[in-house]
Amino acid sequence: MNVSIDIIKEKLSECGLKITPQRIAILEAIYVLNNHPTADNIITYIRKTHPNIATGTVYKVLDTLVDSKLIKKIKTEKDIMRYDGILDQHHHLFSSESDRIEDYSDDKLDKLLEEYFKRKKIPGFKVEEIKLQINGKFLKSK
Amino acid sequence: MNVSIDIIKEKLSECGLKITPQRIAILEAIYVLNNHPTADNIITYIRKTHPNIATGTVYKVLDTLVDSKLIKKIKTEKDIMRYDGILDQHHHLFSSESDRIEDYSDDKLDKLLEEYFKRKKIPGFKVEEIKLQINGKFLKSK
DNA sequence: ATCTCTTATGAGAACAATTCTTATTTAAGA
DNA sequence: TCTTAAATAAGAATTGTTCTCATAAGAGAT
Ligand SMILES: [Mn+2]
Ligand SMILES: [Mn+2]
Ligand SMILES: [Zn+2]
Ligand SMILES: [Zn+2]
Repeated sequence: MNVSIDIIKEKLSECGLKITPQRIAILEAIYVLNNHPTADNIITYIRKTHPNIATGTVYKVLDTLVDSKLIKKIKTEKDIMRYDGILDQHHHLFSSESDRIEDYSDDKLDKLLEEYFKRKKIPGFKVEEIKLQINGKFLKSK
Repeated sequence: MNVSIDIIKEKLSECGLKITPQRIAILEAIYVLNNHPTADNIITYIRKTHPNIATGTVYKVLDTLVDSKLIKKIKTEKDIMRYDGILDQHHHLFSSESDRIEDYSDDKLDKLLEEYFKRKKIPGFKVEEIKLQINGKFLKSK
C-alpha cells in the first residue's frame, strides 16, 4: 500500500477526527506494515520514529480508527487482535501452521455469493457482509 | 443438541482421553449450552452441579478437547474465546449488535464453493477448510 | 480388589493483552 | 492569540488465560 501523509490527514478529517501525530503514525504504520499487524507490531514500528507514543494511546487510537471505519479488526483464534487497513471487500487466507494472514480478493466469487444470497434468504437475519475464512497451508517460500 | 453421558464417555475414550467427571461435565455443558459458549459460560454452568472444578482445569480441558477435535474454537473480534461442539461443516452468523453467534448450515452453498475452488486454485496455498463469516443483524424476537 | 504408573486436577500465582484513570498537553475553531 | 474540548503519557488496574506444583484419581496389569 502507498498512502501519503496528506491522504492520511485527509482521511482523518473526513471522519471528523483531530489530526494528531499519533494518529498519523499509527494509520501509516498499518498501511506500511500491511499484513494485518497486531497492536504490538504497530508499537514496535512507530517507536522507531516516535519513541514516546504511549501503549495506551495506540490501543485508544486503534479503537477510534475502527469506530470511524478507517480500519477493521480481524477475527482470529488467538488472544491477539489484528488490524486491517484494506477496506475493499476481500477475504483472508489463514495459515493453520503460523500466524500468517494474507488477503484474498476474488470479484467473481463475490458475485457468485451475492447472487446466491439474493435468492436464498436467511430467515430472521439481515446480511451486511460476507467474508470467507479460508484456512489452510501456505506452500514453501514466502 | 442431545447427547447422553454414555455417548460423551464414548467420544472421550475414542480420542484416547481418560474419562473424568470434569471432562464429562465440560463437554456436556458445551452441548447443552449450545450457542458457542465462552469458558466463563461453561464455568458458570458446570459450577451448579460441580462447584469445585477449578477454572484452570476448564481451560486445560477445553484445550484438550480442541486438540482432540471434539470441539472447535471460533474466531471472534473480541478478547474472549468461544467454543463450538458442532463438528459438521457449518458457517456462522455473527451479530453486529451483540455477541450472538448462530449456526448456519447450507449444503448447497458448500457444494457451490467446493465446485468453485475445484477450478479456481489459490496459488501458493492449500485450502483445508472454508468457512463463511456472515455478519449482520438478527431481526426481532428470539 | 489392589497396585502402579501416568495423567489430570485444584489452588493460586503469574502472565500478556488490553483498558482505565488522571494529570497534562494539544489541535483547531473563535 | 485565546479558549475549550478532545487527545495523550504514564502507569496502575483488569481480564482472560496460562503456568506451577503438590495432590488426586483413572486405567491397565496383577
Ligand atoms: Mn488475554
Ligand atoms: Mn485479555
Ligand atoms: Zn485483509
Ligand atoms: Zn457453530
